[in-house]
Amino acid sequence: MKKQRIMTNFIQELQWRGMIQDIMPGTEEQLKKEMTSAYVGFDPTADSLHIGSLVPILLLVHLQKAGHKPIALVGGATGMVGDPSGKSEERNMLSAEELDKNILGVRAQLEQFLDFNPALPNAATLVNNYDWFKEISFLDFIRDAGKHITVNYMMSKDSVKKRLEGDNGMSFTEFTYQLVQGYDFFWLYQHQHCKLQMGGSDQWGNIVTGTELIRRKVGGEAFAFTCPLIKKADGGKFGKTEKGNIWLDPIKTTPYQFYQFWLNASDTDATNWIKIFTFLPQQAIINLTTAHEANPSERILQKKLAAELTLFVHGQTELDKAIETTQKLFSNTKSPIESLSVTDLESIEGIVQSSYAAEKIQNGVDIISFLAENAVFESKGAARKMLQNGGVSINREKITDVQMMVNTTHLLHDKFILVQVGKKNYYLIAVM
RNA sequence: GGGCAGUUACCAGAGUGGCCAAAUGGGGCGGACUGUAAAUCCGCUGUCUUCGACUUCGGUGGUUCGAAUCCACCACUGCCCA
Repeated sequence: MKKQRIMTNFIQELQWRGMIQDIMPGTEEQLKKEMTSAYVGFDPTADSLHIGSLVPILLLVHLQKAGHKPIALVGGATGMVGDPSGKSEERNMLSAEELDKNILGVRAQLEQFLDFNPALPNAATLVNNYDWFKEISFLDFIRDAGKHITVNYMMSKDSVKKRLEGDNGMSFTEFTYQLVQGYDFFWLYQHQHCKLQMGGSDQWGNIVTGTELIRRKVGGEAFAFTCPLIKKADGGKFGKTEKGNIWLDPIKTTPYQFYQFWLNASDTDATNWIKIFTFLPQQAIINLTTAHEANPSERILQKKLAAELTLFVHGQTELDKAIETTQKLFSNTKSPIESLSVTDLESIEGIVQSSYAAEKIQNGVDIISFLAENAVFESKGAARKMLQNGGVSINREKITDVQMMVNTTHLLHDKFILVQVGKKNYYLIAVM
């Protein structure tokens, strides 16, 4: 009885969180009726997932929490084709080796978010669609899948229409994508009793092709819903910074940088994102939002959002370190840099660190060379420009003099120099 | 196979013989104001060690003192006709 109650809440839960865009009629009833297997596909376009994949992951986690069975699909086959959805141009194909590497990386990450314990009735599973596609010949495929879907139907999809209207055309390969993905759903329906597919709203067309294939081929009934694509309130791309994507891989994006990304969310974004990206209950979120509005400069929402997510992705230890680093660098930004102790500086985690030869400092180095040689900037020209724009600080003091010499008087505790580009980009240089 | 249009910096898009490293807008980065928000305003945005030098406008050759701009050929893309 208890289980029943939890299951009924799944769709409602996602609804108030703003995580449902389109939903097929009957989906909610199906989920109430029985434990349902549902899948989400992940593209192995890189060897790590980035935060754009976080929402689909969360869908699976919510699903499992609600007592249903999540299937994470890694697109070893679909990755070879390339999804035209949301793209205005044909995309580059990955080599087989790249794909293999990426699949391994993505797999490992997915495994940390879902419970694969086989003792559970709703244990998560992980599949790779290459495993079934490798057995299917081209002729088999066009007879077996292609026969059931008309070209007219495929052309009516937005992802295809946009490309037909655009200037860049579309290859047959990409055109076929929706059928290939649709076949995944059909295969999982047949072999794993999977009745539901979830994904981002850009996937709606592909997903519906799958349910259609299931209906026409075997008269089966399958369901689907999608979540809205995450956008920033200012219209910018979500999950991008000047340094590129925010990855889930701690090597690519350190936990500190990850934490900082969420901490820097605008007020409007934070209000939406806290619902989507955390598991906090509705009342808790209402309380936080109210508290935030009463005193926005505290940035209660951003702090909570950043903490919850860093915990979810990187764990408690890394979260603690990220908060610690943040405090060292951003609390009392007006206090003199000397207030940071040697241990403070030595234990700053997650920011860019490098070392520099002591004798150069003893002789004195001009600031431009110093910045370029420490890879703070790619070239002296770039360093000079930024400096002239007032974007460089050494030990929290803004540098205005392009001619300035860096020497031993700049050393903190005889050892460190802290360089800042802009407000938020820190470099710690150890002189030895 | 035939006809037409096009290919310019991250993107969009002007430039059609010298004043072009190339308008303008967007994006990005930095500054001011703030709260490591938002909005607004300002600066930077081909590469290199400042002056200055160097390499760019699909590719290759050519015309010219001089070409992103003119000519020839090639490649790619879109649209239309068969």
